[in-house]
Amino acid sequence: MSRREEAKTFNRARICAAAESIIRSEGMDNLTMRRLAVVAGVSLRTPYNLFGSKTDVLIALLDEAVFKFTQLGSARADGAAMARILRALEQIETFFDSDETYYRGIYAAIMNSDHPEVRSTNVDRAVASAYVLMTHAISNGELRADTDAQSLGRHLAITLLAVLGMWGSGFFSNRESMAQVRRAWLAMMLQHCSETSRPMLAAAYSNPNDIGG
Amino acid sequence: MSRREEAKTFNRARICAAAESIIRSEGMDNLTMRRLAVVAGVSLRTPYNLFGSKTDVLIALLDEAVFKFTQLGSARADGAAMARILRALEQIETFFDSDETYYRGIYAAIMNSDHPEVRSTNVDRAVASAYVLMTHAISNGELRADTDAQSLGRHLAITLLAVLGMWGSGFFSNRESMAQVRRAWLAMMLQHCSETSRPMLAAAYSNPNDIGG
DNA sequence: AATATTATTGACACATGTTATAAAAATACT
DNA sequence: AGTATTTTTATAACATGTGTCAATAATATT
Repeated sequence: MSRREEAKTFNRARICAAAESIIRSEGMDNLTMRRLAVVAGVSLRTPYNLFGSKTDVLIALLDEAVFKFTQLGSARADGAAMARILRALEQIETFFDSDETYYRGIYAAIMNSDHPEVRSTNVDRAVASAYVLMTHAISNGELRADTDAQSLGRHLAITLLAVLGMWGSGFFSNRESMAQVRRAWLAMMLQHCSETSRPMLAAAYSNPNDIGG
Repeated sequence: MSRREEAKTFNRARICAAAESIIRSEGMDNLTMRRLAVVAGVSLRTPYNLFGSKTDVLIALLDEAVFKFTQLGSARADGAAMARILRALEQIETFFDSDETYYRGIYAAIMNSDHPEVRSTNVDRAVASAYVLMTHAISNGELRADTDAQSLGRHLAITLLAVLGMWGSGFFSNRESMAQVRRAWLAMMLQHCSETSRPMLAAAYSNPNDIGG
């Protein structure tokens, strides 16, 4: 990496750190571009050069968060697909709980921005992982062989993201959001599961506190 | 109503009409408060006096739309509850199709505004109607007697609104949104349905083009 | 080392939602 | 009719995201 690129990377990091610090100590409302420039020790124009827009700065923060989350998740990518997808939900909830205002803040800010292209990447990411899980579940015999992994995966991913949208707007708690998704997911998976996995899923559906595997 | 109140009502209507006209002929981006004031033939301050904020003006437009929609819906409030709730989805789709850019525009604008209190009323409204339908379905024998109408109704309503949130952001078409909701609703209702209604619901689930009643 | 390229800065400007303030107009009250 | 109250208006202002543009500093190229 050339020294120029190094400097840019360094400045990007400084700006992200400043943004995070402002959000944490002064709240989302006080994250203005002018304040960001001051705290990052940089000119007003620089965040625009390095990121593009305020929303893009927030996206960088979200990406950091997603990265942090996926690192946690991959540590336990074992077990059956149905159990894993439910466990993922719990992990999301725990993750949000660990820093609720911060994550909700950046998520809401991004979703409320009028940069629609953001959401697409978000969705693509989720759809892709759901698809992997579904094919795995099918070859595993957890879902019936005639299941359309593409369509089901997409449906489940969208369910999650749609609820997350409301979560971001502060409409309900981490727990409520995940309960909503869990219930929807279970009902959906019960429509496509094999007889092997049905008992576990049915039990999980009846008991909202059971992880189901 | 006093003449003062009459005048206010009249001005409110004029402002709404102007807003609608601007959105239709110049697009959402050109709906600025200054332009709105000019087109409505009113001072810049007046919309603030009469509505409170730009978002509140848009909410008034949404309310008009909801009113228009409910008038259509109530004309066919007959038949079984399960069929009715599915038919409601179709009606929403048709309604959106009839004026897609307009409805999507105001919905997105409201959702993307940072006035979170808006969403609550929206949700309460939807939860209430879903609850009514669910109790009806239970007493009708379409859903099992042990079904928690409150919880199920709320779940279904949130499912709809969560997807509508993504619809507003332009993420998918009217048809795709409603298909997503329909599928989620059917899977959920299949978890609670009686044996009487199961065949209809199962058939509807398998065939995305079937209204199911 | 001299020159060319690129990144950052600074100062300013613009559009927008929103608020402040005082004057003017409309309405209500007596 | 005359006075008090409420609403609307006009005008200016403010904060914010974002863009422009020239100057300057940092880096790359020769």
